[in-house]
Amino acid sequence: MPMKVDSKPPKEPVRKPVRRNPDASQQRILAAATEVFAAQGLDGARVDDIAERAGINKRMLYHYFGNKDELFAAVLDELYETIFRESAALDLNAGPPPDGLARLVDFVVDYYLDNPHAITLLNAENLHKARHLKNSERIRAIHLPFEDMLEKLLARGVAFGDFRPGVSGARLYISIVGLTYYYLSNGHSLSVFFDRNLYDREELAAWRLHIHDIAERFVAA
Amino acid sequence: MPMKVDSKPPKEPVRKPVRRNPDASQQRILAAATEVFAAQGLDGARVDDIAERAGINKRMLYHYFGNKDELFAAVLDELYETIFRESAALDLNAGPPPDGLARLVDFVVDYYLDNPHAITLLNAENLHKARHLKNSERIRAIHLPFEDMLEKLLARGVAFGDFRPGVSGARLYISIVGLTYYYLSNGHSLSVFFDRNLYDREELAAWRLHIHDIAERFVAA
DNA sequence: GGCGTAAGTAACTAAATAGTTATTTCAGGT
DNA sequence: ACCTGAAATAACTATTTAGTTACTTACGCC
Repeated sequence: MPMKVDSKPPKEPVRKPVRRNPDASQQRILAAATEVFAAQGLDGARVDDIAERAGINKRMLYHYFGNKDELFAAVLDELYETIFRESAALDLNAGPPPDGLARLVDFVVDYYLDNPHAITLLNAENLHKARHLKNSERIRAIHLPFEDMLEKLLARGVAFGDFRPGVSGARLYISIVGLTYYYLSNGHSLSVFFDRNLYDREELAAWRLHIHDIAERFVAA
Repeated sequence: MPMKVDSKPPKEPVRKPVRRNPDASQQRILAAATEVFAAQGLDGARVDDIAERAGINKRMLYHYFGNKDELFAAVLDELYETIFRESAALDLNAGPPPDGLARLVDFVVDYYLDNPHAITLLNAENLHKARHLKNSERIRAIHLPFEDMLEKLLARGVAFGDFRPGVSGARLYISIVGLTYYYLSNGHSLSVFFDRNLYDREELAAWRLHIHDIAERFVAA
């Protein structure tokens, strides 16, 4: 599709002509849907709420996305896309392997701190047994290079004498994400049990160090 | 109104005498609610669905539990109660400290494997920022002895020369639960990413060993 | 044995909510 | 210019759903 060139006169719209902008409308719907689905879950979210936050007429939402469920699927699609794009952009194999491992941990922690939506959206998706994650071909295609990079990091670590052999990249990755995810996802309950606010700056910083610690000890030669 | 016009059947008073059992009714409601809330989330669950599964009239549900939200709170209350009762029943400090740690890991893994409801219920609760976890006084009272037991285990391990000093019991516990919980909670997505069924018998067994491994390496002297 | 209360039932309602219909308005291609 | 399809709006509907009303029936207690 050719890029749209906005050659409108900068002044003039005296009366309010309804500005059309399909791309922007879709983006706004998607952004609003992300917020609302993350805050309320798939079933808790209200379509009218999404439409209102997006500042569009509800009809457009159905026009562009079909229905509520497909809109949710679109939100997840964008989420997966973003996660994998950012993951792939990591270069874990530049420099010493222990530094690569540290970068991986920091990336995961930073990602979930910067994208609090992600956790509740993924929870909603898994409550429904990941049924919107249908496009597995594409997912695999994006995920594979990342797995390869991980395995290469571990192999390089072994070659350098930094890491022990026999560590599974998948297991290491799931562990790092799990430690990050559970802490952030269930922090509200945990804060009550342990009688302190686990979302505090200091507590979060300490938990990040803890994950580094666990990861290093796990792979250490 | 089309009232029943003297339709009292004098011929058939043979009606099943409706057996009353308030305790059993409440238990059945709670059990059904646990199932449905776990499967659909708080917002996805339907009160009529719960009533039907419990085999009771919907009115009784409101009679005993007030409303949907309070019913959910009751379900969670029972869940927390069970978790903490079973946790407290562990005797981590009988025998060598490494054995106690192993028992802790197995307990956590077994608990979430045996109670798949727990994960989705806790997710639903945390989506709502743990707002039903109001009775924190009682929770703390039950939780504290468990924390003490954990710290004692670590202290004994240090005294025996098995564990290194400076390990936080809370951090260790959250890590063990996190590794278990995330794997089971997000296994549907992860299975697609890594292109294998993480809920397989062998995969589950391997993950249990992995958690043992991580925990041991984390506390090792 | 009868009586008051709690257990239980059936049918209803008011509000919410996903999805539509009918119609108007803009904007780009020819 | 103008015509057509897409973008946008307002008002509507058919269901669903949490919660109620009004009533009947069993059971424990004196």
